[in-house]
Amino acid sequence: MAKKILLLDGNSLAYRAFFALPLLTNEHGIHTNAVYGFTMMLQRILEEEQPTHMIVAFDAGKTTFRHETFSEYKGGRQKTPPELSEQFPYLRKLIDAYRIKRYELPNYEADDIIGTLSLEAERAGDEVIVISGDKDLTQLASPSTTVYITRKGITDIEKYTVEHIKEKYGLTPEQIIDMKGLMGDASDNIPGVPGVGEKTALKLLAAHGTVEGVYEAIDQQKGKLKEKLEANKDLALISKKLATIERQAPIEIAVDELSYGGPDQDELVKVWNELAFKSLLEKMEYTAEETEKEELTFEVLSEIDASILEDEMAVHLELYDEQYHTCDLLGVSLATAEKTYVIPMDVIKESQAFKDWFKDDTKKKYMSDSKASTAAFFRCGVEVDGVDFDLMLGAYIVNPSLTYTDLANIVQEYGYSEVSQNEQIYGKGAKKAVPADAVLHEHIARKARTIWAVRPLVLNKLQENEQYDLYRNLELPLATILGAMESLGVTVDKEQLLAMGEELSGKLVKIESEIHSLAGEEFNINSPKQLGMVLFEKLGLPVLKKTKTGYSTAADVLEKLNGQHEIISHILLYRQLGKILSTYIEGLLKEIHEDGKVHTRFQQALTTTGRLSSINPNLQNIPVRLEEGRKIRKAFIPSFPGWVMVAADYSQIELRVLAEMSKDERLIEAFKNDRDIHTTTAMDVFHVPAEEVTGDMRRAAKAVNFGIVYGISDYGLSQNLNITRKEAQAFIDRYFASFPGVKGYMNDVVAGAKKNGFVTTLMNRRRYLPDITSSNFNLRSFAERTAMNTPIQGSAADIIKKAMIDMADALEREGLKTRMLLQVHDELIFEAPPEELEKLKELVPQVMEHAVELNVPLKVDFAFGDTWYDTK
DNA sequence: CCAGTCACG
DNA sequence: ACGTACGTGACTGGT
Repeated sequence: MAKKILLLDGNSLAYRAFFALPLLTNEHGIHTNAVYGFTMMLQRILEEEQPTHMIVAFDAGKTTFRHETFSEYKGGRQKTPPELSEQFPYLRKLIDAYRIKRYELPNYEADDIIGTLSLEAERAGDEVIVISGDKDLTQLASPSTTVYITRKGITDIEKYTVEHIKEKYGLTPEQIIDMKGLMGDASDNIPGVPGVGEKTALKLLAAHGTVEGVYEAIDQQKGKLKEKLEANKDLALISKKLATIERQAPIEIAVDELSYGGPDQDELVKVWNELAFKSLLEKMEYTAEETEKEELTFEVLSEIDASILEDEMAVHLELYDEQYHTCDLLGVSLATAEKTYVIPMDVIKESQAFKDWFKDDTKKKYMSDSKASTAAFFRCGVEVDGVDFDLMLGAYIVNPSLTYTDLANIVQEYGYSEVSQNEQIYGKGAKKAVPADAVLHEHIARKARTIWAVRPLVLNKLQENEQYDLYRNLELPLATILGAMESLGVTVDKEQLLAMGEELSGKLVKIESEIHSLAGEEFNINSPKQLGMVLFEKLGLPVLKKTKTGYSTAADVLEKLNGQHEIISHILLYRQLGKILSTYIEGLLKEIHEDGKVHTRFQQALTTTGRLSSINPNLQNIPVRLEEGRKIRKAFIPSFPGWVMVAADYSQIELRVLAEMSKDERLIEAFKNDRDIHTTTAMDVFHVPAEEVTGDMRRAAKAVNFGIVYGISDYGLSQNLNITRKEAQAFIDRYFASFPGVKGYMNDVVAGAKKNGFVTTLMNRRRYLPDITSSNFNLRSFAERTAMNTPIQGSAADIIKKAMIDMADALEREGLKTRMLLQVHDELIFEAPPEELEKLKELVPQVMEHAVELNVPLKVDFAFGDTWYDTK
């Protein structure tokens, strides 16, 4: 079979891409534009050309045999920008992931490798495509070789065939060399004949064919041109030699070794992920979808015979979108080893047999995202019990770093691809719609099948990692509890919010006009761009910090400028109040359901540490630190008149967890004696007795404690405390001298992460940190801080989750009407009838403090009041 | 759809 | 030398 060989000029293409595209960076600050452009070009070429053989050639080192001829060759070139150099390792990784050969040869340029290979291929009668950003390469064109040169962008290509070169220059490909000899090439510092440009060179070659031909007939020239040619004959010949691609380079690789069989998909996904090439990743998943699925037979039921409902079944409830508290329910599917059923919603709603089976806890249901299904079923009067498996939660425990939004993506991790992505079925954006029943039913059917098929794989993995207990006895029961909390919702006093909104709007109008008059112009204060112009250009305030796109106007910068201009304090106030109005008044009002409540969704399979997150609305970031914002909490009220809101929060849970995990004696002792931990830290760091610890010292010590939990760095601490790095480092040193156990623990946990590739929490939650061995300082440092932080944050999350399960049990066991409403990482919020308060004061701290037994006591503060605001 | 900002633990 | 504190979600402006 005839070969189709692609020869790529790696350096030239990388340069082209780098200068053609804006300086993109991924989330770690690595520039990616050259690699991105290269990838786009590669994708397109692969698709269009379907090559059988490929290679990417690179230049090796700084000097080549050409320097022996002309030492200034490529002289005067700008040094490769560091933003580009840093991309070459990724480029090589990328090429390897494509399973494309790479090659470089000391003393030779990529051109020569390509020239040599193309000659070999031509002799064998194979088709060749050369791809570069450098027009020099067009000299390689021949009847069987086409040279693709990138234009302007990187995917826009000009194809140089022999004919095209003839048309464009009136030259043969070989004469391209002669042209360079005469006119030179500024980018490679090839001199040519001074004063001869493209026009003259073409004219001369049209008449005489080659550089040598021109000189043989030199007497036909006259005047200035003749003088210039005669004076620079050597230069012209040297230039021609320099521009000539070596086609007999001593390469140790042959065309036969270049066969291309497609990329290593897994590796490619890894590299793209690392580079954060989201659009490419999505596209790949999309095409992966198109692979043929095995045929599935299933039955669509118009009524449910109780005999089909078995003791163990995979169950799936298809929802139209993520907002399961309000969205449409599209149908149910059931699967066992042999059978698959699809049941339309109207059939479900009518079927007593189904409802009975569903609330029978002896009938095991295998589901994925059981919380979503349970909450949605709840809305149409179907109660759920007996959830025995949750695919999404299981997979999340196995690896919390992946995204868990679509079943198809989750099971792909387990090598299963018999289910489509929702986007494939419904489309997205404005085009989203429910498809015809035939399509919809098959999609739903495949979901139950998927759960049945992948369940054993997930369970195996959980067992293998010793995480089954965490999954089965913590996350799975928690899902039910969270579902109940969400469905109950929290009552919001709409009138209160509206009244606060009125008042705030008025204030904001005044502040706005004040700011405009101080600025001497009207502008949008909410636009950092416009604000930056006003502050730093018009008013000439000093620029202390910049962002990627311009001046930083963040609060910490403005704080430092406060006092330098009257406008600053007004802007800070405007920001503060504007945030309250837009997010916490207007935003919250939009989330109130018909029942007068907000029903947040706790995402249980999202964070990498094991925490929950809260959305629509986010009830985990309701203001509390500043009084103006805190007033928002007055709008969160009990669901019944006379009831009270209750808040119970863990005191210093993360530092207690640190004490437990590090076994640091001094830290444990401090907590055993219930000392103020920040004051204790201050005593150690500043070497003073308790009574001499000032407010500032305590504040600094508090920042150090935070730093320790976050994975300390001198820079981070210095930023936070507004001190120098040296001073920050001194604090850290003294902290570690006082708490040697903590220091040892931090070292151990990073070492463990390097050895195992992951870190774990108290309950064996796991987080993989592949970057911990990266040669990139940024990535590695980030992974190291994460290694220190995740066990602490994650163990605290484990503990409160366990407390929630125990709390739900206790409320049930004690027959209390009190209900748990919210979790905010280290606190639980309830609403309670007043007569249960006395009991709760004992019970809640008791349960929370003994969710786990550690060497360090856990401490819970209990508070109650008429509104959330008053729980203090 | 991203960047900047800011709310929480 | 490198340049950042850990984990989230919502809103606004601007492409």
